[in-house]
Amino acid sequence: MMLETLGPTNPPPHRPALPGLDGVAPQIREAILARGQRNRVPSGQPLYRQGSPARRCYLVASGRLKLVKLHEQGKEAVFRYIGPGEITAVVAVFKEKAYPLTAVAIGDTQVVGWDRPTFMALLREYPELALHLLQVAVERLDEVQTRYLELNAEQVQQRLARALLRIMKHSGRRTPDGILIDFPLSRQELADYTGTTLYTVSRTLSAWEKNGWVASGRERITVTDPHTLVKFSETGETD
Amino acid sequence: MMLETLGPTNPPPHRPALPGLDGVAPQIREAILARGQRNRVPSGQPLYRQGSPARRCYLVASGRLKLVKLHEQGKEAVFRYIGPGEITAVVAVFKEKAYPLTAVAIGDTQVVGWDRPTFMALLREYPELALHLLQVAVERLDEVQTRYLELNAEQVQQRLARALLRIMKHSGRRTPDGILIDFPLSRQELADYTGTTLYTVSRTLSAWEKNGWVASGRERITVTDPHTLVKFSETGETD
DNA sequence: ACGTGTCGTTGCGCCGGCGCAAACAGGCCG
DNA sequence: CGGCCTGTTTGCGCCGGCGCAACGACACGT
Repeated sequence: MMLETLGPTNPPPHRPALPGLDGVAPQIREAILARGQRNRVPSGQPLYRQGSPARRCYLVASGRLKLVKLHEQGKEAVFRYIGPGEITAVVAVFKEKAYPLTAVAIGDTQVVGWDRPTFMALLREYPELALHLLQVAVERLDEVQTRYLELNAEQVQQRLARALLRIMKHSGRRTPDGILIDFPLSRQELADYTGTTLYTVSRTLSAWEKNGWVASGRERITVTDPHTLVKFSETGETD
Repeated sequence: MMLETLGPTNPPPHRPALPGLDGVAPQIREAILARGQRNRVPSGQPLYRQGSPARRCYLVASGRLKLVKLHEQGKEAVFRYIGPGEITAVVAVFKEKAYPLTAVAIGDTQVVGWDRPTFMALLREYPELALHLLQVAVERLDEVQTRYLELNAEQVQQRLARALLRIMKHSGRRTPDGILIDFPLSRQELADYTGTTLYTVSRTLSAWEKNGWVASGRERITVTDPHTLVKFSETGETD
């Protein structure tokens, strides 16, 4: 077991041992996975880079990927943290395009990759796959649109609450103290996810810690009072 | 001709008479269109509403739809203006969900609609359709992500420039004075599209009009100096 | 022509949150 | 153990842009 360098990257317990493509019939899934190439990405390394030609798409087998989009003038936006069973870079299947964003490994990560011709063949061979991907794409579109609306209608603190809860639901683990986000997450990264600065995140988390809503340490956050935080994320009001 | 109440809604000249689903083979397209129901939406009326159960998806045959997402506390975000040949509300095909946004007609608009079972059958019958939709979804996802990043990294004026150019490319018409956006577009709508307020839009357009970059009237905008505007939209600098 | 309603413009004051700077905290290595 | 590196905290000043309010401009109906 050499994957343990960064703490537990435990897959949620309900997932299968060889994870992937939830929502596709098992035997088809096996056939599809068999045609891909396994690949290991060390922690912190990019799997693919925004701007470089998109030749392959990937499925996370174990570990976690952070999907970020960079802006010329320095800023960057974090769109998703994806885990086992989730797919990324479907753009690669169409045309000769560039990756629209960058995927970097959070903790040691294993992926399965397909090149364009192979994946195209799979799509034609298994229409179910195309339907599954369409559904995923539509869901993600909805999520980004929701976040766009929030970014332009809500105050920073409200967005930060939503961000914490969203990440918590997707990657949280129950502990005695509350729900722990089980991968290293810095103030800067939360700021990039929320659309603000690390200063504001820091100040806000400090305040919430005084309120007893969260407990936090270096790159480590536990939500101790989810209920109150949910209420705040919906109303934007402390009361 | 009773459609002329709101000015010309001329389809781009290169589109076919019965428009739709660019990118799908013509005979398949005909078969698909034949299975849908035509429907007319008067100017200003909603085709479907955010929050109500999503039972049908639609293709624009003629006219134009504005896709908006509303926020509880009053604000709203405009995501797209779609025209002939473009599809919307693909969510309706999966599960029993609610529409994630509202579509309202800009000018008198004709659409073709399919209910869930019919469209599902079509998807299974014509795998090419699913692939086309997947591609469209991925493209839109990319666009929204791009706009999200801009919203959180760029100043209002820069975003406004990008918005104008984007709408111009998609719905512009050449005139002697420059490129005219050929549907009524108020300051408020531009603000909702850009993520700002009508005040700021008004001030900015006034300034640009002094510079000779645009000419504008009541719900009517012409880009007179696209080149300079493009440069500004990329650098954010006047020089 | 005149009233009315809708949309656009602009002056002004205010504030959320950015961002520099400086100090602090914890993990890691020699 | 002490130094170092990286992440975090907090004080403080500044400013982009919001939003009220008041006015102006244009389109339309009768």
